[in-house]
Amino acid sequence: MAGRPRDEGTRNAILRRAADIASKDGLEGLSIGRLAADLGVSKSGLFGYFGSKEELQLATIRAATGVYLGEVVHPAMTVPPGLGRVWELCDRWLSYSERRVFPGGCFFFTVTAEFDARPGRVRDTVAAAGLEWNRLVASAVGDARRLGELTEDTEPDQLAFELIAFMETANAVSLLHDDPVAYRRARNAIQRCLHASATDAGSPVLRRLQPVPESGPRP
Amino acid sequence: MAGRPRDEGTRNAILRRAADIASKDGLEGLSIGRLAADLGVSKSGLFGYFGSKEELQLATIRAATGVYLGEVVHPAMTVPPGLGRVWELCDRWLSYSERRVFPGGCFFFTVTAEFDARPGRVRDTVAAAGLEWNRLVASAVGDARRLGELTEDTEPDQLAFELIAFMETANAVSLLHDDPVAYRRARNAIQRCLHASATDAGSPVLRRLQPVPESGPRP
DNA sequence: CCTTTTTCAGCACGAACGTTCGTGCTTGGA
DNA sequence: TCCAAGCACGAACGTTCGTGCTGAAAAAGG
Repeated sequence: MAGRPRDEGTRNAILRRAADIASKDGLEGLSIGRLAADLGVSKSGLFGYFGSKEELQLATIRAATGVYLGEVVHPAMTVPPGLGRVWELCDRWLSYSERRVFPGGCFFFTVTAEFDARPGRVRDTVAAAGLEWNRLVASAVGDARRLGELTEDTEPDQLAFELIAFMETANAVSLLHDDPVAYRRARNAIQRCLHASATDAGSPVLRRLQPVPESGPRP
Repeated sequence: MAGRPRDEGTRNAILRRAADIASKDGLEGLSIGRLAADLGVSKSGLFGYFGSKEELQLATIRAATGVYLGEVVHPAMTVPPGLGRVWELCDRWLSYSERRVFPGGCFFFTVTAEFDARPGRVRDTVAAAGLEWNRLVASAVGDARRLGELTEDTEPDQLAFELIAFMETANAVSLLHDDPVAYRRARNAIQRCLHASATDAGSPVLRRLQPVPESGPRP
């Protein structure tokens, strides 16, 4: 009683490619046949890894979450709590979007917009991921406030909302208009936003960040 | 040489319904067969109005643009240039999203995220609409600065980016988490943002706006 | 009234979709 | 060495997609 176990490496390769495709065409635009053809395997062979399209979609989300954690969250968590970590989180997110770790920009932006108005397990999973990201940013902001780097009247949820707004819009604008200036806009906005809420204890941290230069030379 | 002309009213009804569906499921999720069944007409009859799916998608975008202009832009243009108009533009946009004029939230948010990484005429049309909206907000900001209601060093494009970021993220968050608080967050952020750039001449305009109340009663 | 012209429903087509099935082939344990 | 578990494959399932074709009903012009 023995057979070959399904290769985990192959499975990961499938999911990494699936996440790439879904970041451009969405999780519905991701089709099993084209994914299989892309990877040079048979449709049914690939299908066997997951058993249903929905399961493939959910597994793809999990795989993308792993990439996201490795690219943004975990590195930012190595810097100590406070304003520095808040900035690191934002800056790494923008870099992750800008470097096109997924060719269609942020994977979660695409699939969130795709599923935010459709019921189902996929939507629930995406919503949970979004909530967790929100909480992470808000808690980093809360840390900074607790450390005295942000003023007492700073509301972490409100500030997190604003920071995330700048990041996601930079992603959207840069994709739609092929305009890298959006990332500079976002970094400027975030720095201004953090500076406006920073105490004297927090300001030195911000001052150590390289200022984002203005737009190109004026005629 | 005459037959019945294609009924414009029917065409508009088709497109209005198409925009509703596309705001939830996207312009690819919008299928001719389901749209026809929804409206109680035959697939080929409906098809005859447009001749191709891409043309239906483009016509749907045009129709949604009309709704958008009527709900947001034209009403806001009736108030005189300046900070008041800037606020009106933002507030009307948030209201348009919040009232679910399209059941899937802002039509353009959905289709922008759907097509921002795919080449084609649909993407180009969506991008053009986005650019125009951006320019409109930026020019309203520019007016306010020229009128002395915003400080001289206010960059219209930068401020427009930030305002639009708050609006779109409110739309996305409220849809994904079914959370109307996002709209209050956006209004707070916009008011703070405008206030930070306002001169003394501009501040009275902002003060006349009803302040957005804080979150519910604290225990 | 008849003719002309256009609309619209019905049907069929090929392609692609997700999914299932049966069949070898590979491989680990007896 | 041989068996049997289990994966990958090709083929085919039924459905839905977008798109043509055809014929009947209907409206406008003479």
